[in-house]
Amino acid sequence: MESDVSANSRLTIAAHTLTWIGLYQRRGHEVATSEQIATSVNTNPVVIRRLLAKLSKAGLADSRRGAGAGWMLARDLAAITLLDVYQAIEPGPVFALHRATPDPECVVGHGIGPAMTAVYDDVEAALRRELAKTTLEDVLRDVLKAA
Amino acid sequence: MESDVSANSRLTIAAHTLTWIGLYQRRGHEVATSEQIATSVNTNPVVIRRLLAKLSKAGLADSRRGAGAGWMLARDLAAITLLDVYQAIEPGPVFALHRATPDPECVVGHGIGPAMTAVYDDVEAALRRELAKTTLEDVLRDVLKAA
DNA sequence: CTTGATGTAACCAAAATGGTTACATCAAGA
DNA sequence: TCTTGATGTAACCATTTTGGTTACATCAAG
Repeated sequence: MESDVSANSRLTIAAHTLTWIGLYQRRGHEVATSEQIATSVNTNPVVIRRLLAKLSKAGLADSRRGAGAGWMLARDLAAITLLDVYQAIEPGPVFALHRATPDPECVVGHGIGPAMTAVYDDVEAALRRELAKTTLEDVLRDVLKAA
Repeated sequence: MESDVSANSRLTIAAHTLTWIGLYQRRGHEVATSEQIATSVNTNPVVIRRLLAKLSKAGLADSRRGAGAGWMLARDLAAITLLDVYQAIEPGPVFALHRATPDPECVVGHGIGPAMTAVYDDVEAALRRELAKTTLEDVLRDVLKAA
């Protein structure tokens, strides 16, 4: 509820979450709780746990239950790229084709789908290539630099 | 209502629309109506007119009113890239920052915004670079090839 | 057992996306 | 001048996505 923008903030929150855990662990703590993270992110703990559930399935984070429970990184910050995070949490592509099938009798209606799919594949590839360039270690460095 | 995907179809519909007009004009017609285009796209004419209104403001299409009204391209298909179309119709960036301001007392909460903004700027740039590679002439060629 | 956290379902509010109806406006041509 | 067929746009609605919230079963250390 900030600007006139659409877009989702999941990648931002997920990067924030993992970076927070990484820094917390470097400061000597074993695990971080969803409550602590939620405070930093300024949202509800359940939102964090939902995200971490996906990050966990993707092999980026691990949880510990029982007493002294919480979350830890499954890999070092330097070994996690934003592409890893993106793939763990984003369900679909950026652009979609028609929601209703276009007229197959029309030349354009018939051929536009495959044509745009080819373009979108290239766009997604470029997007992934770009996200792969940045690790969470890079993000943390930027974060600390800004402090 | 097709798959489990999010994403919007505006770029697809806009490209479809302009390509359709271009082909129609090459076949000797002066203008195309939103009704004809809507039939090919399989949607409501108003959806097409709304899109064309934006494309018109961006200098990609022009309309004629009164009797014999309709739409025409403002530039040749070869002079319109998908980036032009994208910029004409997409309001915001692909990724968003936090919807609520993160904790400014926290190092991560404080520095994550600028850090992610830098990344997102690069991602958007890559996306634009990729979209700029394809003209509507290219799209039409692919469309006709598939026929 | 007690305790404090995870894991997840369920529900809700707000926003985005498209579809639909309605109608004022325009300009060519009869 | 009037008829006509299309644009331009507001208004409303249904569906989906996105996040926030409550609730509660489950787990494991001490």
